[in-house]
Amino acid sequence: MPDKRLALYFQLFTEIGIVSQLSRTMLEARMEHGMLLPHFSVLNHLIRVGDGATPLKLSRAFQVPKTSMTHTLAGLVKAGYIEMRENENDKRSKSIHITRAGRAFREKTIQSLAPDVKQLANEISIDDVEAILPPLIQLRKVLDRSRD
Amino acid sequence: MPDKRLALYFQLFTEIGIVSQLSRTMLEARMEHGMLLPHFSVLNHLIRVGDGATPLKLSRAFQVPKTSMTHTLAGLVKAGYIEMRENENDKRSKSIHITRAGRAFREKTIQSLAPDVKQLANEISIDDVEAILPPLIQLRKVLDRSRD
DNA sequence: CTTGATTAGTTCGATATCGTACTATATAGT
DNA sequence: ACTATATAGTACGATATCGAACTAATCAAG
Repeated sequence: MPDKRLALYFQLFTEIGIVSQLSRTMLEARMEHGMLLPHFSVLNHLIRVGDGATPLKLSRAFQVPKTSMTHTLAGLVKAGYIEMRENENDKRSKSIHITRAGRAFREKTIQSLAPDVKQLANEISIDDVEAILPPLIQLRKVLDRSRD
Repeated sequence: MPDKRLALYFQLFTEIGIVSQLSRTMLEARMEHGMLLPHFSVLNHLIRVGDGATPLKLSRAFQVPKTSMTHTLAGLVKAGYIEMRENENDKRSKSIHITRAGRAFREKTIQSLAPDVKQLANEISIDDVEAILPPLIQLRKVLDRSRD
């Protein structure tokens, strides 16, 4: 592969890294002290994909070590936004459930971000978003698959 | 803004976050112990944009607090990949210069990633990359500008 | 010039992240 | 059933990250 092409792939990852960092900072600025991106991501996942996931499944979904997920979940339990239940069929396993307060917190956070996104939408159209998403999702899937 | 549109923007940032994480892990797996993404990013920046940047400029370029950059630079100095020089005109300021060893390390890292990228290129074409990059760069610029 | 504000960088303390090692439970092979 | 292996989760220690406070140097207003 010519160096020039290689450099383009590198640039792609560089830009993605910076956007990731900037959007993370923007989100965290809108949340109460102590809540970080991983906390929000988990709550969001529980709503979108469904309640009752195990800690291990969550750690895989976000591509973080399970020890990190343990830590994140502990913070969410402490904040009262999730509860952990024992699995009767498999005593090793636990299931995570979002609480009423957790739903409210997620909703409030999303609403508080709406003005930022609205502002953003002036410059990055929904068409752009729809154009970027499919290849981005494929990229994520490819990277995910080759992680082994 | 309808919830559905809002959700698309959220999904965009979610996917970007996951790709960022996966690509970071992939890079760090290829580097010697102790070297992380920020170290590589700084070396890469020094080569692409030019030698002699100040720590503050670097921290802005990567959107990290300057205290984090202090830490990253200390690691690079310790590894012998950069050197810090005093600025005679402004004694508060320092300039960062990549060393021969730093160049070699960056080159070696890039080459070690070439097979991964080549594999990736089977599924994400260079055309896809070229299509995604412009809106992504614009997104980065917009977020960067609104960060204040 | 002098003083107050600003800027570049570091130090320090708190928390996040993550690898290693551990416990407890479940599964597979015999 | 018994033992080896695998799996889910946690505890712990090491390092990364980052905010607040600090030092030193520069700049700006008079």
